[in-house]
Amino acid sequence: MRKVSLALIAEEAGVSKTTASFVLNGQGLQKRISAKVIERVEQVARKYNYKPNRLARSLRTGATNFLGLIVVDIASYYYSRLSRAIENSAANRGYRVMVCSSDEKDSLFNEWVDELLENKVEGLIITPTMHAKDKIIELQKANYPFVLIDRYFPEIETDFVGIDNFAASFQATKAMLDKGYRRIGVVSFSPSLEIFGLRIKGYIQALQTYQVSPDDALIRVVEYDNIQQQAQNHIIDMLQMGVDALLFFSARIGLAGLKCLQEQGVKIPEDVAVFSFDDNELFSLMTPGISAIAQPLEDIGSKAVDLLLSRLYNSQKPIERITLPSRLVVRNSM
Amino acid sequence: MRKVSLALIAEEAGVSKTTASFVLNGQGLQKRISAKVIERVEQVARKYNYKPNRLARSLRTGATNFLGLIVVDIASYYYSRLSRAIENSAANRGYRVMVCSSDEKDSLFNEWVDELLENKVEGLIITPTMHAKDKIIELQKANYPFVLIDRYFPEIETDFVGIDNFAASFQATKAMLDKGYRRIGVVSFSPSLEIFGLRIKGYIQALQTYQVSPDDALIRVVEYDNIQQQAQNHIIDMLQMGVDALLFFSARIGLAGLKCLQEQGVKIPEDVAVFSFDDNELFSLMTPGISAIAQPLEDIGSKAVDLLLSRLYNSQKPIERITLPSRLVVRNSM
DNA sequence: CTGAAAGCGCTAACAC
DNA sequence: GTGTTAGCGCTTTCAG
Repeated sequence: MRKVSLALIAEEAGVSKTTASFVLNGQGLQKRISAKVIERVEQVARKYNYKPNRLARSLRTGATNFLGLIVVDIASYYYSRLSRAIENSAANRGYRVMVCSSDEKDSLFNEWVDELLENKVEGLIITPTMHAKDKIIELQKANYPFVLIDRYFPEIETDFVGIDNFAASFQATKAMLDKGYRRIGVVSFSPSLEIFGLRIKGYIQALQTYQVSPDDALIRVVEYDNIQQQAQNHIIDMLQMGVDALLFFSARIGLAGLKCLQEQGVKIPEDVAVFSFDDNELFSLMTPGISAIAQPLEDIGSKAVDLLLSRLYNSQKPIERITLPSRLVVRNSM
Repeated sequence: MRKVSLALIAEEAGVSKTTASFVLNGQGLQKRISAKVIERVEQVARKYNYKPNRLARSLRTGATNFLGLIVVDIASYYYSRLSRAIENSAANRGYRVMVCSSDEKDSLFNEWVDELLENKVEGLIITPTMHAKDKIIELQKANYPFVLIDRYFPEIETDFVGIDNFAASFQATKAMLDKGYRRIGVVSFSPSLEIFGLRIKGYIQALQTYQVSPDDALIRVVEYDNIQQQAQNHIIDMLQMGVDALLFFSARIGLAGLKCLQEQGVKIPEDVAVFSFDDNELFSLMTPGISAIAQPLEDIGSKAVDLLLSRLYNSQKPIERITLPSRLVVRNSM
């Protein structure tokens, strides 16, 4: 059976490929093609259930209508929702999204960037990994359109959408201080990723507002590929140092922390209060409910798409760093 | 600046496109191209950081190395993990995956199928929606390679990977009966989706093993676009009818159910025991821990990819319906 | 060992 | 109003 193609439709309708193409792309009237011809072409197309071959079209036009998205892990609560938000926004603007998970690995990150470029996505929405800076600079030099989300590098000027991490951390810490907690331990990822540095700064600033002098021993750092074990060690350690509250700087860390506290038989909030970045639907169902910093995922997603598309249409427009407000969800864990 | 293409590389290296193509596809030795030429071509390619244009390649070869995946909602715990498993398996086999969310809507489902076909994915892994049967049959008639996961239609012979829903439901119900619960309420999606029918049958069968006669009033059905409200109504209703246990047939229903129970101030498991399909990492952290049926997501994903690829290589091979064992995770909610 | 040339399916400038 | 034609960038047959 012969493959259905524009040529086939045109032939069968007794017109040229041009005419068929115009009709099927809705330019029939504009190109003043006769109603009769339009009708005939459409009928044949329907008969064969003709769908244009996007590969061919994209190769010809140079437009794929695809965007690339790199997140840390599409299987995580935070990033899966963010992806969905981005996909929805993109779909509303006529774009589809190819999603990749970096697993926080620089090498994987770099590979995905290349892979997405090879697939001719028209722009990139990126959650950079720790040492992704070089690759980002490369993109920038090539004048390739992209937007960073969630994280950025202060040294390079790039479009960005995320929350005000300093403020979020400040507020969460302050909320705990307000409640009387004074020895607040932190579990973070490496501050060499700016946003974690900012969260630490927000935490310290809040302490200082309350005349509490920050204690380096209460700021712990874990690595992404061994969160559970490291978080556990640090938490047990800090418990022995008499912390009365814990602030977790990501959902994955929070999860590890909660598991550890459960295993240790530590009572929340009696023995130690808990606050975590990144809210989870199930946090409200836990006993006690876990307090969290909720990020406006929908907004981040739609703003990121807006920003990327406007950059796509105008590569000369000024850089924007958009910070959206996060929301403190205080529950009974403190 | 001239665009980097094979032609450019070939020109610069002083060879034809053919030779350059052979070299860059690693067929240099096989085609007995001289070491000198190979070196020269590779050097030029490196210099320009040449990456072949996949659109052009795919258009020419007819192979995109993309698979399509349709799930219900990529932002949900269950499907985001399943997607990740599928992406990983596919990547290991040299394929990338385009993922779409149907939101349980037949119309969206149909659109995504068309869209994925237009994008020339080489095969489809599908979680069908309730009335997706016609579209599936269409694919089958066109001899298009696909595999259903999670759900299937008993009337049509298709490749499938999922769990034994009857057994899973039977076991969960039996576990509750073993503990002494006798009035067990069920909240399900419509049994017109076979897997939910099977879950109901498994439940009934377990009851009968214990000489408990099934009560239709204890089998409630909710619709996907209004789970929270409907689940709540049904649960309140069943509580008044004196149920001593609740079995939720999906994670989303379980979530709605738990919320409702919390709002009603119902104590688990004292007032009512709880069991849910689809385990969640956070279930173990809740008080009490929520008992659940854990599906082998990794296995489902890798089997689905295996099955699809083998179908792709041999369209004539016999249909397979693979059911993998699920795991009962009993916690304190019963 | 290497090159010429056809063609995947589509779009669009240009011609009539 | 409609058709001719030249590519988009790549692979691959066939010729030498």
